[in-house]
Amino acid sequence: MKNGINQDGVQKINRVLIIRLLREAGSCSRADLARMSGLRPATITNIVNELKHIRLIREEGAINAGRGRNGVAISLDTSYYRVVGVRVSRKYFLAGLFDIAGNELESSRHEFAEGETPKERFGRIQEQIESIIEQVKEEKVVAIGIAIPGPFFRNRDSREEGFEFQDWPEIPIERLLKERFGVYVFVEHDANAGALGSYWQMNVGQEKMLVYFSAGQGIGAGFVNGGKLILGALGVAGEIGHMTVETNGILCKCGNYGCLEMYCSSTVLVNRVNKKLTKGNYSILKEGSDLDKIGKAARAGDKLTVAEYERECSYLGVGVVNIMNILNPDIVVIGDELARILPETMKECVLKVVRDRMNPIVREHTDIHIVGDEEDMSLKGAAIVAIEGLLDEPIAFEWAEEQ
Amino acid sequence: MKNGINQDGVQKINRVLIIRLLREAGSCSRADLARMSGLRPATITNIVNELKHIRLIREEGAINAGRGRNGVAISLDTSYYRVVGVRVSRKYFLAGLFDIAGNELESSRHEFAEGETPKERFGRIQEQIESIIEQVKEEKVVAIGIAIPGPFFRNRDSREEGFEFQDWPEIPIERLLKERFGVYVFVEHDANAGALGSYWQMNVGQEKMLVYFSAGQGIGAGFVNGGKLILGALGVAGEIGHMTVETNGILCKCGNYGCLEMYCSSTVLVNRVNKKLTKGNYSILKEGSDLDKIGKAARAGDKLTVAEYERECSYLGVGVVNIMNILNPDIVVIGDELARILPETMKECVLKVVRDRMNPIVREHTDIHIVGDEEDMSLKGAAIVAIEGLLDEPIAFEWAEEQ
DNA sequence: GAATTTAATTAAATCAATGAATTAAATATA
DNA sequence: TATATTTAATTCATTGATTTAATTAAATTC
Repeated sequence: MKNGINQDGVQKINRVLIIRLLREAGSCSRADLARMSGLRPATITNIVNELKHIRLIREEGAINAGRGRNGVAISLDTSYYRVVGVRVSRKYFLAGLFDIAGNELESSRHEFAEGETPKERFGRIQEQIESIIEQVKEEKVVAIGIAIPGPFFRNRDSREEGFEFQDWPEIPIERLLKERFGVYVFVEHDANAGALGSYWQMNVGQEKMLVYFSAGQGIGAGFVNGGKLILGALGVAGEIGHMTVETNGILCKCGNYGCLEMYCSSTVLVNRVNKKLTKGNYSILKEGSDLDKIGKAARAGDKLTVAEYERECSYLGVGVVNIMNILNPDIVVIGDELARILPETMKECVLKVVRDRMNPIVREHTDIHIVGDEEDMSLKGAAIVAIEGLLDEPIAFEWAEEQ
Repeated sequence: MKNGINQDGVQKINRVLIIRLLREAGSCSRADLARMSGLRPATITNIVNELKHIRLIREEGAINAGRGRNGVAISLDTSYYRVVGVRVSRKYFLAGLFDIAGNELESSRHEFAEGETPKERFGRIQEQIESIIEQVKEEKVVAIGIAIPGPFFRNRDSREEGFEFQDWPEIPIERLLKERFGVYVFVEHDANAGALGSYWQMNVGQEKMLVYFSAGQGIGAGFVNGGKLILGALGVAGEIGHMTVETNGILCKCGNYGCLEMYCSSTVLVNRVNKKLTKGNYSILKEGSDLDKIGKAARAGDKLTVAEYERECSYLGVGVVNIMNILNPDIVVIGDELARILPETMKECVLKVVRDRMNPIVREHTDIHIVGDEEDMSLKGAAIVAIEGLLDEPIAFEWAEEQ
């Protein structure tokens, strides 16, 4: 267990608390921090001085609260520390540079070729990380966060090894990157990363429960409760793609019947649309269309495509209703490539199912958001995983000593 | 937020940690506590002396660890503090007296009459609590825990009011009991109570995730993660009875289609068996049989009844598979009246579905238990809710001062 | 029976947060 | 404009829970 707390522990907990409060509040005075944390102003003075000294936070401007002396605005110092975020998908990867507040400073997308081996793919990811780190001059890269597709199994005792990335089980990503770049490395399931990413993005407080749906080639979910991810026994919590929505439904490759993923995913959309095309239905699309073309057709109002898309979104709605019944989240966020096709349509379809099928009291206390823009929550989340990882590690406040 | 920690906070956290460690370990030496907590032996000496003084823990016997001086065995002192646990069901209530380790010292069952109003029912519950408290002499009753059927909505800011118990929404249980008996009162959803009850029963560590299925007149679940219940936005997490298992299935009174509860619950079992009987199928049962008779018939091997029971257990298995996919628990516990009918049969049916439908890696890392004996997890859980509630409250260590 | 090992306690030392007093800077008021 | 009031932030001595180091106690080993 080793959960006992002594003075060092107190110091660390309070400093991390101040950082989290600043992340949430954006910018506030020392007096605000004292009120929010319950700590005394004298303590806040000390903590702020230290965190300022190691360049984690900075003063900028003043806060006028009406009467009395103005407070000095404190916020996270986004000018010094950097983390690299990488999102690995089955067909491409994204890599970007982020500041300590989780803001994306730059990012790029790189397609995988059909024939590339896992080792070659991992090699290209490393080169891209290298090139990002080389560009950074005055600033300091302190960690790398990687979001990979699930399911992957985490060895929770030793985070060094023991996870299994479906397509390249033999590569110990964490260890190799740590050795090569000499910084902390954190690996996370892509939906979990997306959950943490939206949790930061939406400025959500610790008391809120957030569920993120990653609607892409498969359907995954991540759960943030009490500011932490719910990981489960092997770290594979959130495999909602294999939730049964039709007990006697289609056989899934997982062995189960009627899995959500059989009715809703970008893969299913591509397959079903193409199948309809071969049957000679009218559409602006030709047979053999990929997701990109199907997305364009949907946005152009192609009836066949939109109908299929709506069907999938309704099934996704069933998944959302199930999760709302099971976990009663405050916030539901749906993102990834399926959401980006027609976010407004997805919202309508999901909300209709929720209205039809969900207890009204619970329904009205749940915010449902679709992330339709180009922002990739799992990429942002990869960076957040790294930042949160640093805050959780006992080493968090030795950053300064490394200089 | 007010999450900042000072010396008082440290003291409280460490003392609660020691109590929890003793709950888990059962009995161990001061040196063991030091190792488990990460605190120094000198600190443990201080903490143990204090907790002993307020009669929360006691010394009994010695621990021989091989070489060297023997340690003194420390364990929770079960001889002084008492909590009352009450489980309210729709047709009856259970009330019992428990020690601080969650052991049941006595309990009794009381049926509700058909025509009784909520007020009358609540009156009888209060009388029973009164009679339990009156019997207690030297010992000290410090809290009452109540498990009530869900869904009930918790006002998480003020725990005084604002919850809604389906059958008697107008009764502020917590406030009334607190006023009448002058002790702390904690109200919880019955499946959540069952979850905490099994979590203590199974001596599970904080790092394990446990899911409890309450398979009774409805299907509910409770989730324990990191030693705490997952409550959700309104405290109604765990309403898995309304999880869709057939997207185009039977219409449920909740407005949703194909809810698990439409295929599996003691109510459904009674209805379906009786319906088959009216159609003249062979059975040792007569039309209009209640759950008690159906249970006996099932245990006597009545084919029709067993077949229906197995069908329901298989649907329950689908629910279990969904929860395993969604939350990846370490431990699944299934209890309540449906489980008590034929626990072995239920286990076989559920395990078969899990084998057929679940990813083998996840499956093999999940323990599935059926609570078939007479013990009621929600009753035990009601007591645990009270004990955990005391540990969470800032007042935990003022118990001694009340003397 | 002495050496070794482990358990538990004692008393001085540590140091993070606190309390009280002080300084600083804004608005309100006369 | 001068003064009072209010709020923000800092300084420094104090507090007190945990720790460190030394000591006592009681078991096993050889």
